[in-house]
Amino acid sequence: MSSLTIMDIAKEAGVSKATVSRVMNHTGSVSEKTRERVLSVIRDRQFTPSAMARNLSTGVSTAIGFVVPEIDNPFFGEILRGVMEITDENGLTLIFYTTDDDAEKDRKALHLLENNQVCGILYTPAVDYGDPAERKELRKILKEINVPVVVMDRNIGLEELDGVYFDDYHGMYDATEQLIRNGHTRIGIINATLDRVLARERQRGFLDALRQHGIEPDESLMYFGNFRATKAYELAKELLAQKNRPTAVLTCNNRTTIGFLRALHERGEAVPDDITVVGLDRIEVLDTIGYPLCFIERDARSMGRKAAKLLISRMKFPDRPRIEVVLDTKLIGQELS
Amino acid sequence: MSSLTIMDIAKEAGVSKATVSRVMNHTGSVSEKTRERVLSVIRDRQFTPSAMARNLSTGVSTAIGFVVPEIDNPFFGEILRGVMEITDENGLTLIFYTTDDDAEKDRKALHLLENNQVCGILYTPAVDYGDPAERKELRKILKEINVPVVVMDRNIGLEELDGVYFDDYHGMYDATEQLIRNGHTRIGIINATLDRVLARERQRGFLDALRQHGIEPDESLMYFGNFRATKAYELAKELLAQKNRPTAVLTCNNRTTIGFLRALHERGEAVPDDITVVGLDRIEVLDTIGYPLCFIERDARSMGRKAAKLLISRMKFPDRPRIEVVLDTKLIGQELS
DNA sequence: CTGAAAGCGCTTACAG
DNA sequence: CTGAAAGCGCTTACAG
Repeated sequence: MSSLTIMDIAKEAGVSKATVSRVMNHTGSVSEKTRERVLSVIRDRQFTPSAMARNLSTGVSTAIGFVVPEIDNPFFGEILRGVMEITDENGLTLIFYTTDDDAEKDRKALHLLENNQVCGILYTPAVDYGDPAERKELRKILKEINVPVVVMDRNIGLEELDGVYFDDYHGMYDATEQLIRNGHTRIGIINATLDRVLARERQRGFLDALRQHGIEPDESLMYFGNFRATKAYELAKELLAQKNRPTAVLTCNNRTTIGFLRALHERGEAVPDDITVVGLDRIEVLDTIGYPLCFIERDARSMGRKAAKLLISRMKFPDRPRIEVVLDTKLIGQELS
Repeated sequence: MSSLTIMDIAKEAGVSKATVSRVMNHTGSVSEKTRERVLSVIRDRQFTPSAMARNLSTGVSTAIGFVVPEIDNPFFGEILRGVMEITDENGLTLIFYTTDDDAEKDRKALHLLENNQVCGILYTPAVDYGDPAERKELRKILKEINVPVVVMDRNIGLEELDGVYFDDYHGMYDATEQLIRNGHTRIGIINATLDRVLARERQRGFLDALRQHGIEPDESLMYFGNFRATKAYELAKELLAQKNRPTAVLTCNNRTTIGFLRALHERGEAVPDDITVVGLDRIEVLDTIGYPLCFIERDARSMGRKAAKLLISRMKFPDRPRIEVVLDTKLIGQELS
């Protein structure tokens, strides 16, 4: 809202708006003398041109949208951090939305981004859009917006878009296998319901590892909820109260790990004496205090950085082939299991 | 980048741009008949007007800036969450910056916000701007930007601005007092250096409580670093290695609590048997697993909500008196100390 | 109730 | 090297 405009600068420097614009954008040619005069006026008055006017005029913007389901989850905080590292370097501005895992808000965020003329979007879908009609609708919206989109973390099968994901299948496979090696045969899982891609991938890794090692999956050890702590807590209570309960349990994100641990500790039990758990995602605090938790690590910050880079490259080369990056996960603390 | 413009809609509906604009903004009067025709075209084509053009034309924007030192800290994640709850309701858009506690980036963020013509800023200063010259410079920038600013959490003494802070003085005072009641007399503190307002306030609360209860403050029990875990970890190592070490320790944010706990656990010691600690900020995970940590709770989400509301009210009533909200803190788990 | 026109603050061919 | 003018997509007095 600075009331200075390019016109003010032009007048004061005794030139035309066009010239001022040229020196600001290092475009066209301007004599050294007038360039300096203009620059000094700009400095004196601390003039900063209106990005809005500029965008409107050029038809390109420097804002990119960032849409994630939950921001109070450190996982997405880390992603955002990584993203900012890259966007900062490139003079991009971030417009932020959080969707609370709500399809409605998801669509709304996308529309708002469109209004705001962003030049690209980093996107973690709030839901899976499993219903074909909804999927189609989403595709339509995305197409309407008509700017590069990079999908992060939740691979909901938009094969036309760049994406960066974690290798959830192998993460789960390796974790399960490690548990088996450590002698566990009754292995439980607290997963999200299988209408979610992430959940399906993880379930697949889990089951494959079991079968590979000749263990018949036992449905009574599998619990399906969502990605929230409260639900995981409920499920964990059931699981732990089972009379022939598992000796080891896998969870499916940081929240569900926490929910599980709450249920466990409420029973006066502890890890790893009473049960072994392999969490998904590092929980920094627990690490710090040496809590004996084994977990599958996913480097969210790298994901953010990678996603931002993909978006920028796509903006530069709209026709380059699609890229899908799959980041490895890492099993930490397996000696504990 | 949707290529539809108000002109396209106007043509298709057989009216002028002005009329389309009127029906979109519910302004002026339009006959029911043409209103419906226009609306139906808008719906059919999924038209969303360019926020940029709109802003440029009206001279007001619907974007507000959000500037915080670190986003991967759940404390700020929670604030952001609260903020979004309010901005969402009000159709405001958030432009996001993180400054990594770096004065340079702080200024840069402010400038970028200016370019982007935000209509208000939610701001947690990266540093204290203790140096008078720097302070003056900051004031100048803020004045230049010339939009409402609400300061969050770090009260660096910009008395001209609305702000929302926690009552750090009383939080610390109460915590210290509680420790004394529980029989502690050698109480340590891991604080940030006293050039920071937050640190000074907390130190004041700490010292006042001691003196009030006839305990002479002992400098050898006070450690000063910053708000980061690594530094706190170093200091904690020193503190714990002291031969006549404190029986209870206060930390000054979630990071420093973690740093302290790491040092403690590395020594094979634990809370509360070997030492009592009162943290600042809830650390959700620790709560969950029943870790016996006493802490001063600050409701960051409320802070975010409150700050957003203040900003909006200021935008509506530019001349209302300045408001400074001080949120209470709460001591949790004192029975553990 | 409705349209033509000017204007928001920039950029960018087009002349010169 | 430099300026006048048109245009980006909206809004808003001003006429009618």
